[in-house]
Amino acid sequence: MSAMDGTGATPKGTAARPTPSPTGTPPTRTPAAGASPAGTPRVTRDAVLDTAMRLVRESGAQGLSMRKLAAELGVAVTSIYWHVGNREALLDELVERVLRDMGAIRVRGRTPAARITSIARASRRMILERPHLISLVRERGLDSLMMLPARKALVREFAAAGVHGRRAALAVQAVQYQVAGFVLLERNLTGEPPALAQVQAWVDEVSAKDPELGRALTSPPDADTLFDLAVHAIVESLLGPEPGS
Amino acid sequence: MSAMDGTGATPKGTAARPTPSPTGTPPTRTPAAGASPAGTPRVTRDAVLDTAMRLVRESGAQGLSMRKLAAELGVAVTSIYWHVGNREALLDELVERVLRDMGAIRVRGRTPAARITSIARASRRMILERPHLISLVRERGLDSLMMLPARKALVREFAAAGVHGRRAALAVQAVQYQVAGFVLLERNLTGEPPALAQVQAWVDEVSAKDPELGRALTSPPDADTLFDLAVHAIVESLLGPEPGS
DNA sequence: TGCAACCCTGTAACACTGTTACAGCCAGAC
DNA sequence: GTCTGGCTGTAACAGTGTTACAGGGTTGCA
Repeated sequence: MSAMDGTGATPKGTAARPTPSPTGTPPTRTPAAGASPAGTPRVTRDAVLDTAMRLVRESGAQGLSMRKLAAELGVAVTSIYWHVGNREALLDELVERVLRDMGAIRVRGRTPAARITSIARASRRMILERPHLISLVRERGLDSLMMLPARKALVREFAAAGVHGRRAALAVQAVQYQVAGFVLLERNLTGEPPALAQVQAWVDEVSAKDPELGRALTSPPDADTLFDLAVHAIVESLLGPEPGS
Repeated sequence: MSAMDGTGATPKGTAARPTPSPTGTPPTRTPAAGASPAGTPRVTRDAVLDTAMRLVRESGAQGLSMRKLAAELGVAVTSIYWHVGNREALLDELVERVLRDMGAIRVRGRTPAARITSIARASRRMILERPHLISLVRERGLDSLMMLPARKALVREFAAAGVHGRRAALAVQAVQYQVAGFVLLERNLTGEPPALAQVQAWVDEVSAKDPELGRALTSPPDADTLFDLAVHAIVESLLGPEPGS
């Protein structure tokens, strides 16, 4: 429901649709690079994407507005729309870029458990190193894409460990859910306000009985330890004996 | 930076600040209920909150706009602002409401492991039954609040299981992270587009070697099974022997 | 040379968003 | 009566995504 519905009745060109590439097919056309093949283009699709990526890095996907982007490039908004078609399409393209940039995951360790754990750890690190990726996938609802690199490695490792078929899918998904869910939450918990009054009251009550517990509950948890604990438990369980029944 | 900075120079009243209750103190003032103590109020703070809650239930926190809310109540926007002060304050109030509505968690089972697992399950169910809660906490960045009911139950159960101090905090947090992260991800994965072309290509490649795995990877995973698997593994690990040093 | 086609850009607008300065109504208090 | 405070409305500011439309510049073709 965009760009294609020309409401008919366009005088000149029948239906001059923007969006040169509706996401997916960057053809040989490439309006870029080559100096100026036609009407002296002031910006390039790549330039738009580069600048957009910078803005996202600086202030998150939410901080990216088409007008700001245009202003940054010294161009009118319509140019942006001509090159990338859409804000959603723009964000999708950025997601794909970051994904390409991430590449594969290095697997370490000798035992299957160690190797799989290393994948989970590396995957989390990769995502955390790209905070803008999280903000991108969350705004576009493409959360599953940020698990892609690890997915490939996990499938390979579980197969090598002798896990196949449905059980392998379950195992891969279990580890993936752990990583993605953990990272998603972890990113959201940083910089949260000190919570409500009723929460504080309860913490005080706990502290009266077990001061060490109270202190540990209020102070920010050690994400690394929590992550390792959970991953280790899950991997052990997955590689262990087949569950009864 | 709102409502208080009157830019000085207000002719009549020195600084007529709105926001009757800056979140936290709903005093005896209660401009509500009592028929009409003053100038026939057309709406009530509670009425505003009720309608806002309904709109959030219908179309998520993102779908709640101050103008829509005002229109729904047949009032001008300024009335909304007078009653609740702010959009953020409004959402915070709604979060608190839902939290109150959730109440405590019923713990079942006899063994510590069973009881703790039941808390995790019940917590997840409680949150999933209130999709609007997730949309609310996510927009306000108050993710930790949605874990509050389970937190209290977990502290109690781990204490009963003989886990205290720092180790108890770690255990509680581990389970909480599992629940919250899982639910957060689970909510986000529903209704995702069929992913990109490169993803499909990879899936095809996998299917060639292990058709059953390929099929299971594309079809939506069984969230219940995944959740139980992870929680079970984590709880077993937590209640097991103290990790070596 | 003229001319048409195409690429790309700019102007200006629509419909929305959160928020606020300001004026005003109305009931009760004095 | 006047005054005060609770509550509401009008209209505006600044910002958002998006698009209809006009136009300029370069290319290819007759």
